[in-house]
Amino acid sequence: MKNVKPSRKEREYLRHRQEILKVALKLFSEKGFHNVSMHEIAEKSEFAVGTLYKFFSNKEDLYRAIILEKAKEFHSALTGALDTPGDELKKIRAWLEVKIRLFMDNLEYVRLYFAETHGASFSIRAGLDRDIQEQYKKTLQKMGTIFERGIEKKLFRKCDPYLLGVALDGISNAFLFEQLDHPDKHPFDANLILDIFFQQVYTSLYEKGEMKKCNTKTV
Amino acid sequence: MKNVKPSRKEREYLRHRQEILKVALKLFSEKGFHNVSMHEIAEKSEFAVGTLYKFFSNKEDLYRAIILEKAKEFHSALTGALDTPGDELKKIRAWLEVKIRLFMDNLEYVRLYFAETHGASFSIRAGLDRDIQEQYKKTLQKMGTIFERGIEKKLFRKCDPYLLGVALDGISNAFLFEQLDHPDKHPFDANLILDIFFQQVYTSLYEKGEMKKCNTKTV
DNA sequence: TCATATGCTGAATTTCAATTCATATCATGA
DNA sequence: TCATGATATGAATTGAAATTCAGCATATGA
Repeated sequence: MKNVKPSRKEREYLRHRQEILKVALKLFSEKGFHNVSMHEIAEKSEFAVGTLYKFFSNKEDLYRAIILEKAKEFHSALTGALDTPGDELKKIRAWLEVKIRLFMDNLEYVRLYFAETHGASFSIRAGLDRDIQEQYKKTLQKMGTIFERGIEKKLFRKCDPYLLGVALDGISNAFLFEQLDHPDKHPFDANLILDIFFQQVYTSLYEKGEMKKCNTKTV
Repeated sequence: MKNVKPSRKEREYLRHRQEILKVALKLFSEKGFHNVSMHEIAEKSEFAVGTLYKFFSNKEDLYRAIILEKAKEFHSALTGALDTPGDELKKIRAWLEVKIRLFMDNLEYVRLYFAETHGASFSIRAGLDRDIQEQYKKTLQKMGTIFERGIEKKLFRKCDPYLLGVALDGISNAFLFEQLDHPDKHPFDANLILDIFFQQVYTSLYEKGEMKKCNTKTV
């Protein structure tokens, strides 16, 4: 499993491959899978159409490579962050900081990713989404266990820990999309999100008994 | 602007149109725009291909009709809910209840909607998203004004009101997607979401001064 | 009943993009 | 320098799907 032969040929091959992936990612994220032709990718990446087929057996394979390679990268960075030493809040904060950086550094990819996971995308047919959804779910579950421990330690109040993960993930997505649509307005960081998520928004009604207690089912 | 002539012909025409839209929505949401052919829509809706072109000038026009008509319906229902009489919490609760019902009753549409707004979809070219994003933004802004008033009245604690809307919207989307992917696990309702959003998740660190104060910029 | 208008049909046409493959180009080492 | 294998090229092929339109069916009303 070592990188035994990074021969010049090999490195060149990989550089070319990366170049194609980069150009294709940009185009796909701008126009969607079906509105980008192999000719366009060829032109923009300065290779001939035939050459693309030396690297990827067909258009879908190319697309699949883009999605899967980055999805793995995202997944391992995010679960890795959850292993940050320290208390549960530290771990959650680390996760969020990594997520924000990943998103900001990969805006093009994020568009594609959400098209795949939330949208009605072509790959429903290709069954690509299975793996991605699986990875995503694993991260959420790991977050769930962290919230769970935090609750045991009375660091967080009692609440279904998996759903807390879902909620925090949802808030951060919303902020990141907001950023994506209006890059200048509403700059934000991990603190702002954690702040809204962890502190009470509401001031007085709870004491008056107008709100129900949080659901405490666990995963 | 009245519905002056709902003649039999007219009604028949509209029924046919609706039938086509319904079938097309189902297909598009299952397979995505480019993986559904006009022939398939014709077959499933029991019309001839040529007939589809009597109702819609081309495939994109048909798609556009689906998205825009329902988007308007959603938008007016959601902003309408914000006019519910009562205090700010009531209004927000009404909005959330309407949103949940709309989502649950229109799962197929929701997939398409998110493909359009968050994903890399074909319509980026068609410029369809402008209108939709505009409507979406207006609803968020209206929520913002409600949070603002709630903050003035000391009902909610101080925090950028627009971002509170973004956050609540994000949480509810996350829960709804969770539901969409795992219909049986984690059933939820407006109470659960409001509960997580409005009450403090975190128990003790804030008092120890480990969290920053919430950003108070306003829109 | 028939003439006319209105709407429906689907085979034929047209368009467009994925994929192939015979040929050209390049790199290596004898 | 030249032979040979490896790699890149892009014109030509192929297939799939959007769109058209000449003719058919049905409803209306004289």
